Amino acid sequence: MQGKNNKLILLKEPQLAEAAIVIERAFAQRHTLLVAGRCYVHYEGRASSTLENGERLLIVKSDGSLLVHRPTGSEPVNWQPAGGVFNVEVKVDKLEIQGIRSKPRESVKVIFDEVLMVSALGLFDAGEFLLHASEDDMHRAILLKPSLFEEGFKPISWEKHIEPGFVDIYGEDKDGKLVIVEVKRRVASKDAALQLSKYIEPIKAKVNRPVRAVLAAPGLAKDVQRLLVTLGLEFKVLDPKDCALVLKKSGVSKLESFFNSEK
Amino acid sequence: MQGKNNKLILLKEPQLAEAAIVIERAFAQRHTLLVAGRCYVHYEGRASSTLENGERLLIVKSDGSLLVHRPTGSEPVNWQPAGGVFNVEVKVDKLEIQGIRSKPRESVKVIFDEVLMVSALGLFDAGEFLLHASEDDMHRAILLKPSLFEEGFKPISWEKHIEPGFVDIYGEDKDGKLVIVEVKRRVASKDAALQLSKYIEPIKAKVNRPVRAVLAAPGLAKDVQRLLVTLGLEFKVLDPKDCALVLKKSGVSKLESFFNSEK
DNA sequence: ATATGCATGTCGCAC
DNA sequence: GTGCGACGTGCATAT
Repeated sequence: MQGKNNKLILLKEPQLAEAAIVIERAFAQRHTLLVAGRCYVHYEGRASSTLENGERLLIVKSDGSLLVHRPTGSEPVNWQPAGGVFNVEVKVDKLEIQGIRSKPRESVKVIFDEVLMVSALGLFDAGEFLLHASEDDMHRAILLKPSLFEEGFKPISWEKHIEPGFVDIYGEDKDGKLVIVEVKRRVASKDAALQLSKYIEPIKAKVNRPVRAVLAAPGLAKDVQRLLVTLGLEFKVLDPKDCALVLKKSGVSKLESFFNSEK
Repeated sequence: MQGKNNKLILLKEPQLAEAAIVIERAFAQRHTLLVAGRCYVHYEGRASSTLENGERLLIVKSDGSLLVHRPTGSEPVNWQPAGGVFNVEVKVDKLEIQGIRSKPRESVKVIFDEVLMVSALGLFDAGEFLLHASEDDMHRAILLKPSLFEEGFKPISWEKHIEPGFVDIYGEDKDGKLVIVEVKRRVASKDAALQLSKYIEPIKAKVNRPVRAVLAAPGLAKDVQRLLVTLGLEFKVLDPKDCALVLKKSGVSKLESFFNSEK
């Protein structure tokens, strides 16, 4: 109706018929639809399921995806990926919303007997989403491009079990010295330094040759620099963003195959 | 304040400060919170991410789970599993909602500069959710993977017509004994046992060799166990969920059976 | 409490 | 389209 109302419709405890009109229009305009109320749900498709009566939130998005959320749990209890087509129908004392999807053919029916709230939202979202490297990613990046860590570095193994735990990365430097690397995604704390230092003696005892222990992180927390000197550790700057870049360029993300081919 | 208002609060295009009050109260009362508006999002934890400004829907549930949904995609762009604690703060022209979780330590910050809608819902949901395969699916699953029913079982035919009706599954066990199987999708009732027993004599008369009659169902109703003994029947646990899984793994479309059985 | 495997997984990307 | 692997996987189950 009105140009601005278009963007945001809100009904509080509407009659079912009232709700149906707004819902219908939300589907037609491909708006994001929210319906909260008491309902039961039937799903038939890849499996089949029933959900007894209870109060939930139904979300239907503009791309035809559908979610039914219970008041607990981060996962929807019923859902449908994008591409569904929707239908709303008012029966006696019931408001039935059905989403149907092909390939695979499946259907979710949400049947309300009481609607607490209906909202139709014309959301606009062009913002870019950026996921930065995780610590795991940083491991991968070093294995993929060891120079990221140090020129001439040769990784030997990854998450190697050495008492008292696991070493992030284990390798050899250009002079043939053994190197153990502790990777941190954030500014490294004292804990990181202490953790790394615990591996030095056990490894030295085993290999009987020079061992370098290096903390690789985007930076050091307060006073850690001093602790490193005390403990005989080194520090290398390693930026998660650089790691992300390396991974992105290489397109490689499976580490397993890398190491399978190594051994 | 008022007993009934408690269950459902709705704000349309509120001021940030107004919104904050309702949000704060929703957290305190462990209500389901919906906030729609223009925001950007920062995540720090197992990885880290940023999401530029855009219009989204924020959901915070009573168990401390958090979801940020864009207008497309069935998956949330940012989220937090149950167990988070939340904080809301109004800064200059910004409404900042932060969810923090330990183990692993992570944080999601959602910063709104415009709020379209806020809703706090006291949802009550005790309905049971049941995931299941149809009885037809269970037949298919056994035919596909007979060991689901019994090790060494060899199905011969399906829905075989034998007076006085149809046997669900008809086959041979590892000792060469004839087996007739009655499949039930739910806990088997006395009726199921009686129905199955009716086939034993006609079949024995025909084949002149040992015949086993087995009820396959997720469980037995009260007193059916005793009836089985009386009638000379066996029982095998058959979980619809397992059946659904077998079908899914095999790549066999369950929809076929569903839609065929519809007509 | 951690380890293992499944999921109506969903999603992106190579073929 | 189809197949394959990753995921901030989440989640249940067994140990």
